[in-house]
Amino acid sequence: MPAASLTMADLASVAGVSKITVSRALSDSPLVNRETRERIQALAHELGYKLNVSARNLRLRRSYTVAVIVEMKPSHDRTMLDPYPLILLGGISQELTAGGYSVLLTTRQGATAAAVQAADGLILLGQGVRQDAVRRFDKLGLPMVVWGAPGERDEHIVVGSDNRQGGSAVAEHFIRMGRRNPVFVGNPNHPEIFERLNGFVDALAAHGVKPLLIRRDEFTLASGMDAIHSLVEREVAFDAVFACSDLLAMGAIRALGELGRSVPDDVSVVGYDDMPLAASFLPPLSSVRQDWQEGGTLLARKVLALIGDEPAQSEMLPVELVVRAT
Amino acid sequence: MPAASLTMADLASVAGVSKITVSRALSDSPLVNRETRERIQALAHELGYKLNVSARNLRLRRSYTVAVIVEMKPSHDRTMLDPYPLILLGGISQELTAGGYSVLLTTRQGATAAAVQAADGLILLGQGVRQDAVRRFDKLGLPMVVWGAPGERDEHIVVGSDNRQGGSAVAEHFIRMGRRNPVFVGNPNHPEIFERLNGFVDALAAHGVKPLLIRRDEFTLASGMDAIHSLVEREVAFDAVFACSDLLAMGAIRALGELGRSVPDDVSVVGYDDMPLAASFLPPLSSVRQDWQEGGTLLARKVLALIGDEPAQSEMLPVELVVRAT
DNA sequence: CGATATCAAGGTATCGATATCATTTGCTGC
DNA sequence: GCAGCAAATGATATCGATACCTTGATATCG
Repeated sequence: MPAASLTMADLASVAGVSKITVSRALSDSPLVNRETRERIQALAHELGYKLNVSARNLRLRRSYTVAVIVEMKPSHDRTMLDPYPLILLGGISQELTAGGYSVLLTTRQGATAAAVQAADGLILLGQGVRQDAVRRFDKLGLPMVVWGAPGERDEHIVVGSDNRQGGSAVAEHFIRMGRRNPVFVGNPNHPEIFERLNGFVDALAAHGVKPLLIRRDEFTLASGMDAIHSLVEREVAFDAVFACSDLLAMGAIRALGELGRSVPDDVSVVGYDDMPLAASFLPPLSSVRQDWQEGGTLLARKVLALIGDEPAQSEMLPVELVVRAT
Repeated sequence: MPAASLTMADLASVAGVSKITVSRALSDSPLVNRETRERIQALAHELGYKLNVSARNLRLRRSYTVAVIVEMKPSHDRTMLDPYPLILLGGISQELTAGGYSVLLTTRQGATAAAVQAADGLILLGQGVRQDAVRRFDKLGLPMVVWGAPGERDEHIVVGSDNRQGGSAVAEHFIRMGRRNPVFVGNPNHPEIFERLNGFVDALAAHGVKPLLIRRDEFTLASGMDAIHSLVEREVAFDAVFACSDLLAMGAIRALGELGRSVPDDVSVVGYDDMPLAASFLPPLSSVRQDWQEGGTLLARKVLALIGDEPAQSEMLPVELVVRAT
């Protein structure tokens, strides 16, 4: 067991220099002789010296911490229950750590904790429908980056994948397949999904096609089946379905199968997120893929930029329509 | 915009008391008059005073931080890619925050950062196959709790769901269904899965049944299908499959269907994790469910206990076999 | 009624690192 | 040979909160 805690003063007396020199040596300051610096660094390593982060942060009036606030409540808003957000977190964590920052993870409920208030920056994930919550954090006056869809007049920076482009890509795909009666399934209250819908509608309009909107709040397979059933009950004619989650799409495909409609011959279906299961689904599901890892990296880079008083702006990441059998 | 930063000294001079009294008042110390205390608290709130966490931590020689180290690399070890670990994180975060601690999230790679070393405790998630990594953290000498399966002679505390019980529950289920030739599909290198296998084998042995082990490293649908194909190719007789993930189980069921074998008439299949899709799969999949939220809560409670020098010991959470159609 | 306990509050030192300004030493150039 | 300068290092103050010890005022007891 190493000594309880070794301070710079201890190191200094061992090395026969002053503690300020130790401080400079350990932070690679050019103000100390190279020889001295290397000697002290070696000594520190050998003795297992560990910087006292609190002391440094107190002195520098920084916390070198970015709070990541996620929505964890398993609600109908599925976003944060997917595998993907964890990848998002991974990207964030990697980038921030590389920049010497730590990731403080909290839920919205826990965000009043002192440590969060002391963060140098804020990243908000999965706040989706709760724009009010976002505004509340805006007031903290901290550098803040939000994952999602860009709002009208946000004070903060938004990073997200290009939902509008995703929607229009699917629209183009449907047009190319000769579909004239597409349906959109999802919950447009969610800003990201609203964007998908917009992209979808606009791109279709360019071809004189107007889609039908079937609102579904849950992102489950059952909900997808239900959507198809309600369409059929209402005797609506449709030949393409754009579901805003893969699970919804799978549900739709199953319901169509049960009703004797062939996918993709009678109806085309496209999902969203391209979850691992999508490729091995039967039939293999076409879906829109987002690069979550890259999204996380970008989120982190933007906060770091803001913290460093560098300019930064909202950015949407391109998405990719993966066309498979449906 | 409130003043850049308000210190206790500022508050003290406004309130006409000394800063130590302010400190006491804000921490609800009984050493100050109730009236004074309330007056100061109200003032602090009104002026938007925020505690300087670094200063407190420096003085108290604590960080009030628990580092959570997760395995994020999207590898064949699926564990951390599931929705579930995020729920685990949710449980941890909630409990730690309630106890006045913050959650510092890092990957294994980033765990050398100063802030991690300064944590008061450590929680390791998804380290599964990498026991060496676990030992490395053991050396830090910090209170540490690991999610997973209990090892032979661990120095640290392990919290996990009772994989052994999960395995034996499935075994009992198969026996009850009159199955005599069960197969286990999964990767027993992973300690948690090894436990499932053990429970499965032991419980079957009590009935004179010996299962076959089909080793599969990937937890994908394709891998599940592949497992069945290889069984059939080798002309092995089997009437039950225990797959250690739902995706593997779904793959198995599909392959069986393609080969004209009926589930559950010819072959029973049970998966693991009870993912949301399991219930709406066709046929509805039987699966073993773990309570991740509770697991997170428990992990957090154990670290807090250790940090507070209270006794704590490893604990396995009960799992539940959800019997559906398969 | 004096002595002691109890309560409320303050003075000062301290946690460990770093910024600022000062100092020492060695060297260049005229 | 000495002003002048750069390089290397040090002394001291400081960041903001809390622990320890004291002090003064009031209650309680024999």
